[in-house]
Amino acid sequence: MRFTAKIRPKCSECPIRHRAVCARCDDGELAMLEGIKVYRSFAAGDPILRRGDPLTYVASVVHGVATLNKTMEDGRTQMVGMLFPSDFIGRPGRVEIDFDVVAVTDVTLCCFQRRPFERLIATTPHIAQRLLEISLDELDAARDWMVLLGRKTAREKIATFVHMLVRRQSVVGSLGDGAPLILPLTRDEIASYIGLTLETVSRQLNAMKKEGILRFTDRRRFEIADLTALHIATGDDEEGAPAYC
Amino acid sequence: MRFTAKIRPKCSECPIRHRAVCARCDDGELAMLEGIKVYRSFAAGDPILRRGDPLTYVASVVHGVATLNKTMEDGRTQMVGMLFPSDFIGRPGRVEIDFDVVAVTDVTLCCFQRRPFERLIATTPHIAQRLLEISLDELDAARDWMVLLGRKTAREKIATFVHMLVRRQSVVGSLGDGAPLILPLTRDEIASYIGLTLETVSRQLNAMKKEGILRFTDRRRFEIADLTALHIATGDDEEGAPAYC
DNA sequence: CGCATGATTTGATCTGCATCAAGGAAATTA
DNA sequence: TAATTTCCTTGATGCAGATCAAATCATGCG
Repeated sequence: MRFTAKIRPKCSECPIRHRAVCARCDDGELAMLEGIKVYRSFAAGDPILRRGDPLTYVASVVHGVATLNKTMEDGRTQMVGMLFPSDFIGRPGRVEIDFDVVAVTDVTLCCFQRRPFERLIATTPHIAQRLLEISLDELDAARDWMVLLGRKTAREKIATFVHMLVRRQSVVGSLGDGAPLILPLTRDEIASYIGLTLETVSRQLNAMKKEGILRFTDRRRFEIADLTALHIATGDDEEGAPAYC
Repeated sequence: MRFTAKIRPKCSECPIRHRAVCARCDDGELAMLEGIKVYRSFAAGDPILRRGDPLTYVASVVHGVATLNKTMEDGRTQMVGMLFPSDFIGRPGRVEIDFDVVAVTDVTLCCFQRRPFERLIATTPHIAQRLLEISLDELDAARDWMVLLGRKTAREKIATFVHMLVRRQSVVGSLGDGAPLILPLTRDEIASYIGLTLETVSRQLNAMKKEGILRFTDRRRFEIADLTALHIATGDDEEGAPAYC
């Protein structure tokens, strides 16, 4: 169930104003973006874009979480990205995308028609610069994820995934031991993201519960009981804010 | 053994002129780039940049092949990219890189000091646009590689890797059955790129030789005896120019 | 409420690839 | 040309995680 809102919330009050593609815009540039933007909402489970769809618009995630999924001929799937608020969907200069974008929670997007948006980035350097920055950050994150997929053990994969959630969900908010977190994905979806099966995900998650690293209040809600142990379990070296944050 | 050439070959005669970061530049913009560029050469095996190095310059690959490598605390490594002529190294706006860049063949780079280059992209939209395009292409390629690492079998991984080589090495040139190709990486390096061990790489490569899909003239030189079979072995669907090309 | 449906857990077994081990072939150096 | 080193092949064995199979739990619905 998707709808296009008639209203256009003010950019100046937007929760992602300082992190999204518009982050660097001055008032004039923001006004131009504001002129072509449209909000769209998607319910949890809805497809946002399907592979091969004409890419008529690009967008920023305002609320909620979406995933990018690739599917092989025979049905095997690999999630290739998770989008949180301020992340960008679509790419100027391309007419279609080659993966599916799915809303895993209720999602609100701030959409721009691709053509007008392309014209805008050709003329307003601040948007193009920010978009380049965002793309390069995503590229770094993708490369970190390649290490996870290619070299990490099941346990390290789970720990890294949870650690990533901690960082992304507490961009603002009290991090540290004891923060309440939400698992936006099912076991199956997690498995798809980290290159495992749902059974292995379940087993590893429960193992970390028994070890006292995680504490579940619910199947979807949990807290980090021991952040240090979690970090050690990721197999990554010393702090140093990995790119997938 | 690395040296910085005193000479600056003319951009207008550059083999990557129409594909590199300068592809969209007009004569004036090209002149500005030409003013700050310096060629550097590296011998096969040389490190080009080390993790944590200050990123004093960015560059385009002119000749040769380089790899991007990530290393975990305990020594496990994952190659996260292969750079061919016209590919770009480094990112404006970041002071250091978090992986190693290594020349796997003799390599020539066209280097730009990072600061002047950043100033250039802030003012010449054609460079920024092309850089965005290149980055987004790399992001697509990284995502395709995530599918390979997370979901493909050893055989599919090898086939996909070889298929990628075919495409990248015959950007210009007679593709199709029977084109002579070079394996720029050792078995160990291939293993690092596709998330396997060198033994498995060796076995799969020999299996494809026995099946008549590949024909080796040498350990490093081979031809595709059956391109269709190779493509089927990748596990990818119908043609459709994957992003890692 | 009782049932249906989908998500999760848990157990048993299997297997693809890693790991361990040992030669052989090429390239490099002396 | 021998000696060294690096790269590659091939075989034997082991194991992490996949696959197969059943409960159990949760949630929505009539």
